Amino acid sequence: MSTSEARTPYHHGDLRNALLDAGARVAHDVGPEALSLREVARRAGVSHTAAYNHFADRNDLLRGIAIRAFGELTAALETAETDSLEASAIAYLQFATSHSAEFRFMFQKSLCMPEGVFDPLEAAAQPPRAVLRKTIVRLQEAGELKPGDPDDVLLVAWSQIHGLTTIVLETPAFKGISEEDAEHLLKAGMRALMAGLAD
Amino acid sequence: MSTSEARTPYHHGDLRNALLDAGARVAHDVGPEALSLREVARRAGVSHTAAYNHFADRNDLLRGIAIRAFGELTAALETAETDSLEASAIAYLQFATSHSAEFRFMFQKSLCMPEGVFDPLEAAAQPPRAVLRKTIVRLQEAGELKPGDPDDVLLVAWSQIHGLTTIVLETPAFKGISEEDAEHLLKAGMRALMAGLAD
DNA sequence: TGTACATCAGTGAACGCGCGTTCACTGATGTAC
DNA sequence: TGTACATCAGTGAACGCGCGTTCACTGATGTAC
Repeated sequence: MSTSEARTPYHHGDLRNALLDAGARVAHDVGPEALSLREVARRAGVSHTAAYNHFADRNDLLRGIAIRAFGELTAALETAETDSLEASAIAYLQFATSHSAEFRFMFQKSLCMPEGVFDPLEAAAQPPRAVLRKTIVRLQEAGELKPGDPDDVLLVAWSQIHGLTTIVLETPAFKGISEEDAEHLLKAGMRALMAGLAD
Repeated sequence: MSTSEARTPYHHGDLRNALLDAGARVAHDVGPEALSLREVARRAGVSHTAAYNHFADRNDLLRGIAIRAFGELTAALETAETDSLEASAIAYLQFATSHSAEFRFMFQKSLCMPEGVFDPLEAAAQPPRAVLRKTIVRLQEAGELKPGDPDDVLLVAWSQIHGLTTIVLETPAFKGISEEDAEHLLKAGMRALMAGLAD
C-alpha cells in the first residue's frame, strides 16, 4: 500500500465541524426547514449514521449550527470598532449576509426547538447582545447617549440593526438591494436613532 | 330525516377560509415548518384530499395563509391613526403578536417558496408598505420629517418596527416581555428615530 | 519494541412512519327547458 | 313545478418516497504492560 494514498481516511478528523459546514450549505440550498440529516451527511461525504457519533439527533445538529454561528457573530462584533454602534451594526449586517443560512437557525427557534423545553440556544445567544450592551454603556459614560437603562437602549438599537438585516435577507422587494445601499441606510438609521436617543 | 339535523353538511360552505384558519392554528402548535397539509385538513374536520379543491398543492395553501394575512395587516395599518408612525408601529406589533403563526409565513419566504421562481407573495406584501409610505409622505409634507426619498425613510422606519416585532416574537430572551413594555419601547424607538430624522 | 485490548468513529441494512399527491368515485347543488 | 344533466365539492384507497433512528458490525487508534 503506497504511503501517499489519496483515498479519504476511515477516520475523518473533524467530522463534527464538517457536518456543521455541510448543514449550512444544505440549508442555503434547499431552505432551512427542508434540511435533512441524511442530506447533510451525504454532502459531507459520509454515511448518514456517522452523524450520530457527533450529534444526539437531527435537532441537535441544527442547534449545533446555530450555536457555533453565535460564537462567530460574537467574534465579528468584538473585532468591529468598539466605540461605535454604527460599526457594530455594519458588522452584524455583514455577518448575516455572509452566513445567511446560519442566521436563520440562530433566530428562528422553531427550526430546531420544536417543543417548549428549556432552550439551550439562549446561552449561546447571550454574548453577541452583551457586546452591543457594553458599547452602549461606554457611549453613555462618554455622554454620547443620555443615561438610562442600557437594556432598553439595547433592545431599541438591536431592533434597528436586526430589522434591517432580516428585511434585506428575507424580503424579496429588498433582496436585490446593493451592499453599499444597505450599509448606507443602516448607518443613516443608526445615526438618526442615536441622535434621537442623545436628547 | 329530521329537518333540524345537526350533522355537518356534505358541502362545507367556506372550506377555503376554514383551511387557512386551521393552517394558522396548526402552524402555531407545531411550528410553521412542520405543518402538513394532512394535519391542516384533519384540523378542519375534512379529508385531506378535499384541500386540493381549493389549493393547487401544499405550498399554495401556505402562500394562501400569508397572502390573506397581508391583507389583514394592511387593514390593521389603515385603521390605525394615519398621521403618526408610532400608531402604525403599535398596530404592526399588535397584529404580529395576535397572528404570530401567519406572521412567520409572511416573512420567511422559504417556508412556501422553495424554488427561486417569481414570488406571488410579493404582490401581497406591497400594500402594507404602501400604507406606511403614505404616512411618511404626509409627515414630510407637514414638515415633521425632513424632505428626502420616502423609500429610504420607509426602509429605516420599517426596520425599527419589524426588528422589534421579530425580536419579541422569536427571541426567547425577550419573549416574556409584557405587551406594555414592548409597546412602550417601540414607541420610544420610533420617537427617537423620528427625532433623529427630523434634522 | 510488541502485543492485547478498550475505545472511538465509521459502515450498511433495516424498520416504521407520515407525508404529498393521484385516482376513481359519490353526494349535493344549480340551471336549462 | 319537474326533470335531466353538468358542475362543484367532497370521500377513501392507494402509491411511492425520503426521512429519522436503531442495530450489529468493522476498521482505526491509543494505551497499559
